[in-house]
Amino acid sequence: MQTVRKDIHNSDIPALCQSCEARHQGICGALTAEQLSALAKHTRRVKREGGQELMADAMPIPAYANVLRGVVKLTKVLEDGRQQVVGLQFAPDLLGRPFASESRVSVETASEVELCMIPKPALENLMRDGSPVEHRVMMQALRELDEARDWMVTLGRKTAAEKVASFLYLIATHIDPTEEGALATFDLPLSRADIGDFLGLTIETVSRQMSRLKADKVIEIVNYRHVTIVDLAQLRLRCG
Amino acid sequence: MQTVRKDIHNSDIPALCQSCEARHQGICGALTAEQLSALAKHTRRVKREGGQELMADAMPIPAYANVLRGVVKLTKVLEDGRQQVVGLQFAPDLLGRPFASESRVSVETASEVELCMIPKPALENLMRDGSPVEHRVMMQALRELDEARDWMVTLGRKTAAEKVASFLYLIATHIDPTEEGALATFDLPLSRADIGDFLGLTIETVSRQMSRLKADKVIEIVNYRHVTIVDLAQLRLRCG
DNA sequence: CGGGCCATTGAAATTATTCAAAAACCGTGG
DNA sequence: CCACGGTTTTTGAATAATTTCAATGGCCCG
Repeated sequence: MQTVRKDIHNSDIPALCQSCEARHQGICGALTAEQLSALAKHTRRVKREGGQELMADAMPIPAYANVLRGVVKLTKVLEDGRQQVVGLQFAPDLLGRPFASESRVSVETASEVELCMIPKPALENLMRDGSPVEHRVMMQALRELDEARDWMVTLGRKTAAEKVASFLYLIATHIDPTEEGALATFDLPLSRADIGDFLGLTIETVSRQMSRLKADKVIEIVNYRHVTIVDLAQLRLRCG
Repeated sequence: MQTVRKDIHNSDIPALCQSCEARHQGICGALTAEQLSALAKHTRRVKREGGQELMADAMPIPAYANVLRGVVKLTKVLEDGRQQVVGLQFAPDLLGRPFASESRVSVETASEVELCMIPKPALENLMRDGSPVEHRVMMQALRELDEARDWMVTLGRKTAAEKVASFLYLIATHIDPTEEGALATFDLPLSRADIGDFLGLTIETVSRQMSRLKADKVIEIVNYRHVTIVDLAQLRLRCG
């Protein structure tokens, strides 16, 4: 439905993509100072809570967006409602299928997210003249393709136990790489239902496997959402 | 191991990528006449039988190649030998991961194929100056990403029966689109083992589901490899 | 015609799902 | 701070789906 919300007005100030620029990653890293400040005139920094749909499958993309913070999930559904999460996006990923009139997935915030919204024409103009931006976009597409294929192995060939371990390992290594060496502790960006949809499992199977990892002292489940990895090497081992 | 084989010498004549050029698809369609004839000096048209490894996972890419005919499979393996086919490539796809020092998948011929081999520097020079070739490569990457995500739904959320139907439907709509309307009849480019590895199923389950489709008169199994689609609409229905 | 290789079929075992209930968490309001 | 209701998660038992193990059958090629 994409109605304009209060939080958009709250952050209606042109903003550079600090986070991605700083890391020299993402789209903004490919821009000159002038291009960057020109782009900044069109971008809007917005915050969204979890569970908001940003783009719908088979519908036009309202705008591109850079993930600055938080996790965004890409999903597809079968006619009868079965759902599959086909990707997770972290900072500084670009949201929105380039060079297509419609999105090929549904894009939803998984956790609270900060985005740098980029109007369609703004980004498409930047990509037109064979600019480095196009190259950046391609590099992301190639990386996502590698990740999708890695995940196909998980979906097709791993057991439920290995799938859950793989998911926790993925999150542990992508979210908040706080202190080096310290045992990772974090909020899961997905509900059990979403984890199931990511792994091709039911909620119950996910829950059982998490309980087993807890019983085996590989992880601690602080509460439903918050998890601590007690033994990362063991978790890695259990990824198959 | 990539040893030079007899069939390379047999076709040691510079050749344009007729097939992909004709369809205005693939890489060559983005080239000017001069670029095309310059490239032709470096390309080699080669034929390979099924079951040959073209590139190995985690190894440098010997050269890029355009698929002119036949089917190539991309696979990944777990340490314990479990295998997953993560993609199939048809004409006029480009083989070889751009902008990476190593392949991220193992690339093997599934059927007899014809390839247009493009030396690494030849293609990389064409991509350097923000040329349309880079754009073509990106478009293929984006398309493959869409396909990978479609397949993730199949792997994660479909039943064995739906998976096998989906595979047959995929092949029927990609291979040899002979006469319009005519019931598709073709050689499967994959063995039962490969189909299993593509679908995340065992050989036996694939076989059972194929037998069921045959019993239900959706397909005819002429022999192990040759299949006729009797009722494409019904097959489509069974894809889930 | 026989051997080798795939593929099919059957029965038992395993894994994951489904259905059902209990427990833990979360936010709210007293 | 605690109780309450709604929601999510966990746990258990029965069921269904797929795999595994084992044997048979069919095709191809000499």
